Amino acid sequence: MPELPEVERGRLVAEKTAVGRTCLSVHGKDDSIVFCDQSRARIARALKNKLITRACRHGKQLWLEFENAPALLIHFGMTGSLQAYPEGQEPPRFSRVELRLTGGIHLAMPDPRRFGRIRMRDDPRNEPPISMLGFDPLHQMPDKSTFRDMVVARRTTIKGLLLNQKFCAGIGNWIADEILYQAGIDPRTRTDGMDDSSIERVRRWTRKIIERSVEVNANSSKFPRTWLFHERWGKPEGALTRRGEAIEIMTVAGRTTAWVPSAQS
DNA sequence: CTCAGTGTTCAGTG
DNA sequence: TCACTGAACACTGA
Repeated sequence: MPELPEVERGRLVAEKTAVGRTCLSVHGKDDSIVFCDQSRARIARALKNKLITRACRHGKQLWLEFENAPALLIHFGMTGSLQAYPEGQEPPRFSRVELRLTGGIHLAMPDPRRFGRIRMRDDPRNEPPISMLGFDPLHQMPDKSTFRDMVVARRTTIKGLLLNQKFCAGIGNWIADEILYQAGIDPRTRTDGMDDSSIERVRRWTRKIIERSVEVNANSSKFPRTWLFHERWGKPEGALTRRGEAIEIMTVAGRTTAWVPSAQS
C-alpha cells in the first residue's frame, strides 16, 4: 500500500534479500500495461546474470541498480508491493513480475489492480519520471525558510500541494490528511497567504509523520494512537477521533478527504 | 450489482 | 504557464 513509507519498506525488502545476489531470470506475464516502456522479455534479456548492487528510492519510485546500467525502476501504483520468498514456493497472488536470484531467493511484485509500472532506466535519478519529482521528505526536507518560500509561491490548496509529486515526492492521500489534521489546518487553505507558523507546522508534521511511519516499517497498527489514520477507513461520516472530535468527509483536490472541522482551520 | 479506492495522467477549461 | 476538474486506467472486495 504505497505511499513513501510502504515503498521504503519495499526498498528494505530488496536491500536485504536481493542486493549482493545475481539476477538469473525475470518472469511474469507479458503485460504492456505494467511493462509500460520496455517489454518483459527485453527487461529479462537486459538483466540476466547481472549482480544487484543497490536498492534505492525517491518518493514513491523504487529502483534496483546493477553492476552496470540499466536499472530496474518500479512504481507500486495503488496496490503494489514487493515480496521475497524461497525458490519452490508459489509466487504471491496477483504477482506481475518475479526475479529469480542466486541463493534460491525469488522477489516478486504483486499488484492486483495493475496500476503499478515496471521500466528500465540508464540513469534513473536524472531521467523521467524521477527527474520530474520534488524533494523526498525523508531525506531532503527543506529548511524552514526555503519551505515557506516554496509554499507561498504556489497558488493552490495546501492539500493539493502536498499531493503534488512535483512539489514533494512520496506523500499520498492519507498522509496529506494526517499532516493537516495534526497541524490543525483546513485542507482547503490557499497556499499563498498562509502564515509562517502554519507553514512551519506543516513542515514539521510532514517530517514527523514520514519518519514515524518509516520507523515502524509502515506497519499501521504501530502508528501512534492519536493519528487520524486509525479512524478514517471505517469512516462512517460522524465517526469520532480518539479525542472525541467529529470527523467529516469531503472532496479536496479531487480526493476523498477526512478531516476534523473543529480542530482544523 | 454497485461503488469506492493508499495513484497517475491527460484532455479540456479558466 | 499555472492550476483546476473530471474521466480514465484495471480490478478487488465490501
